[in-house]
Amino acid sequence: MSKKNTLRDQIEEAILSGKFSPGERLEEKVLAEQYGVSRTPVREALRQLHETGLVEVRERRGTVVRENSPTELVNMFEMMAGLEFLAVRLATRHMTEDDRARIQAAHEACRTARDIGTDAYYYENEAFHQALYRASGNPFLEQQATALHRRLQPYRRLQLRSINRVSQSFEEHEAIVAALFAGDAEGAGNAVWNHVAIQADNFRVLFPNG
Amino acid sequence: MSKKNTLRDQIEEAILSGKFSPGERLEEKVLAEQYGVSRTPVREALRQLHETGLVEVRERRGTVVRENSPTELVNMFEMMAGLEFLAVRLATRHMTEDDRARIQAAHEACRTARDIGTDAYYYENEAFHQALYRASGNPFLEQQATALHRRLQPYRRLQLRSINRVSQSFEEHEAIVAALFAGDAEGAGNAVWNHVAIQADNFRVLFPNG
DNA sequence: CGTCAATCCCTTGTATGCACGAGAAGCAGA
DNA sequence: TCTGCTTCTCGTGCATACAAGGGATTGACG
Repeated sequence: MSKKNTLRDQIEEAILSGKFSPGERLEEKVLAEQYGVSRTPVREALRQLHETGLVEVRERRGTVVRENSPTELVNMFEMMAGLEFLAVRLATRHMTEDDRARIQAAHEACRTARDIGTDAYYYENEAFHQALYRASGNPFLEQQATALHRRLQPYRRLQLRSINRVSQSFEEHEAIVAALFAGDAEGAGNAVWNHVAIQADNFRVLFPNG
Repeated sequence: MSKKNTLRDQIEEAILSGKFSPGERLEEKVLAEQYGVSRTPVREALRQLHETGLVEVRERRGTVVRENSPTELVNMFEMMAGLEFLAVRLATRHMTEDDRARIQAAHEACRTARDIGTDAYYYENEAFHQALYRASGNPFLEQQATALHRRLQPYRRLQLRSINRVSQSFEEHEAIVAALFAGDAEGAGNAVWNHVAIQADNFRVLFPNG
């Protein structure tokens, strides 16, 4: 693989795992020495991280790890809810047999993971949502929704550690699946909206000053 | 302004205006000579255009102007409809007096432009939709919706030349505004959904083999 | 004559050096 | 001491040079 891609993954991992804290300056020279490459691939990696929203690049003023204010996070979760709402509405119409099977399988995997632990559950949870996006039959939507979901992933985990809502989440999944498989577009849409939007509300609770 | 940004704008303009056709290869060296700069800012500009979806960058295999198949376009319009649906639903709840005034003004500008010509109308149309996004009270959604709207702009104009739907479009705007100002989230959402989704359908008509 | 493989060329990826601008630090005047 | 200006430093933007991989071309073999 090219250096810029491995670099991107490494830096991304470092940010998500907290090695670089929000607001911290990322100097090209330092990173280059740290990873044993020149500034060129570092620059490209940072631009790619900018695309995904992890860092902020300011003209001639360097790159910093982006700090998302609680308000921004709420906004992003709100958009996430909108995308999922759209995806399941489309899915009730366009879903194939394969899509149905994938959703069912992912849902069952969540059921199993529920009793193992939160990390296991949230791993399967990602797969479940991915299956929903795919079932929309709209690859563009699928890609955008996946990107946003991934961007929000660390905050979902954060939430999780504060509020144990694994079993509640799973019940919400059940409601979504039931309505979806029954062809109830209205019900499925509302169920998934609530499932995602509640996370935005939780953030308002975690950061009341947001 | 930095060279990479001016370059980005120039290349973008060249693509949107058809100077570079879809599928055409964009060689860094050629562009660099053409615009009198080195390859470095050209590379950066191309990456930025990749973000916005205008070009496709393949590892070690060069950059080409992206060709959106009719199916992809339909998918993008579908997502656009979803975002506008969300924006309007949120707007019925969060809209401020300023938002309301901006929407009203943009709508009136559309009414005037309707009788002038299609180009004038579609210019004001952009402002109208922009006002809707803003009224959602969600800057993140506003930004994403604006980006997608801009990306679809050339195809909207293409459509326009084939099917004269200015007056129809304006009537749809009236339905949206009426429901929105009445606080009817359901009605406003449906109205805006139909307004945008009909464009996807029109594409299916224009390119029946999509 | 068609097919496969080795080679070569050209484009992209990476490294390095120079130029320019932003922000810090130092200085002068009030 | 504080404020405003000047200078200086260091990091980013850009240019150029080198490395490496992909695809075309050409030649050999079936």
